[in-house]
Amino acid sequence: MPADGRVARGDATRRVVLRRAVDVASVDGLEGLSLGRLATELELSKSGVFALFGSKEELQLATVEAALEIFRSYVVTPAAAVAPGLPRLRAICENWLDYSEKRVFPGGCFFFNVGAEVDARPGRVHDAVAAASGSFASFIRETAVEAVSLGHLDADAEVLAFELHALGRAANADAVLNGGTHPYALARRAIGARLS
Amino acid sequence: MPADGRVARGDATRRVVLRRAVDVASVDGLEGLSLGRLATELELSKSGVFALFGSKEELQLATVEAALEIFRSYVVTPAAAVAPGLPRLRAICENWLDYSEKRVFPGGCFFFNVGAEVDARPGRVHDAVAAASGSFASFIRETAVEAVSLGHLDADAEVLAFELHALGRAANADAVLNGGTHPYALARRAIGARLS
DNA sequence: AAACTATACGAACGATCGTGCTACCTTTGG
DNA sequence: CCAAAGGTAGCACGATCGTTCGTATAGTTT
Repeated sequence: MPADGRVARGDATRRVVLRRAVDVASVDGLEGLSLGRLATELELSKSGVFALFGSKEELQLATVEAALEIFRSYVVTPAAAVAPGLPRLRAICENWLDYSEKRVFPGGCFFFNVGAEVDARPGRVHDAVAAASGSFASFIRETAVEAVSLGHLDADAEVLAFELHALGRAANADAVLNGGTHPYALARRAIGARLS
Repeated sequence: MPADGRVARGDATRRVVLRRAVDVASVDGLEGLSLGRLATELELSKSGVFALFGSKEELQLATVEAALEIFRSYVVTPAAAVAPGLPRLRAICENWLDYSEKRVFPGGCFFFNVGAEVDARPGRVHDAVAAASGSFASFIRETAVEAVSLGHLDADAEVLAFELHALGRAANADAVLNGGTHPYALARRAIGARLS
């Protein structure tokens, strides 16, 4: 039933397209993603790429999904393997800063860029991005709640989670916009002060 | 020498176009700004709008400039009139949160959205946005330094300024993406804790 | 009054956009 | 073994993009 056949080939192409799509979208946004551009860069036909997803919106949704998978594998999954409470909270922050600084996506955090792009526009893409972003925010918040209830920290967990998320995103924004790594140092100092 | 003439008329049209342009760009980005769309919505001819600015890039630069003027008049100028140090720092934060929450631009903070759009793309527009963003960051930082040197606060001024800026932007991002005003409440709590 | 400049328009350009249709090939399921 | 299905390409469509050109109009300068 596996066998390198049609379905395998199709999925492989889809994966290739999506890997390029997330990179393009992290720099030029989901609107900057164009079928023609993807097809040219990957040496495929535009209609072939189109047929693979059915519409531009479906391609955008699949791109968000693919980015989410990459994001999870770099940030969430490794952190979830760390001891709950404060250690996990530290891991989340450190993994996230690394994920941004190492430019897993060439334009910095995918969800930061795409989130700012679609935030004020309704639609399925907006909802998908909001859901992804919200689920990560929840992960931070729940970990913060755990850290407080385990006695690792004394703080308002919800505010703390908001602060940590804010510091990471600001570091990403400043570093991508202006270059350099100083914003990450600032964020690490601020996060360290909050988590001690 | 003034007299409502050709130049006055041209400037008036430019102002009308730019007022619309900043609103459009705050939602759809500087790339989503199109000559044709502006012309249609304002009942002007596309070539007329084009001639007013000379190129799309010039229109984008003028739009950034116009947004900066509005931003300054809402956030920076009123805060600069407040006593230096901690009072001014509080005024900056409160003015900024108000500016975002009141939707002076329909898509939330203009520079947040546009900054995320152009952050990873080189060019004159990127530089203009980075300069505007950097000048506001400097304003916060210098005010924080003053607050510390006046003995109003005991903190690392640079880190503090980074934190305050981060909290505001995160509130804007979350509120625009998900709706509601809870993010602003969280930011106010966090900022209050930092400035006491 | 003449020469010049800027606003504004309409029409057209080449390019690119997303999408549809047709056809060909290979794989898959009955 | 044959028919159905899915991947892929080619071609064309209407729309929109930024830009150019020519021109009419009206304010400015000399």
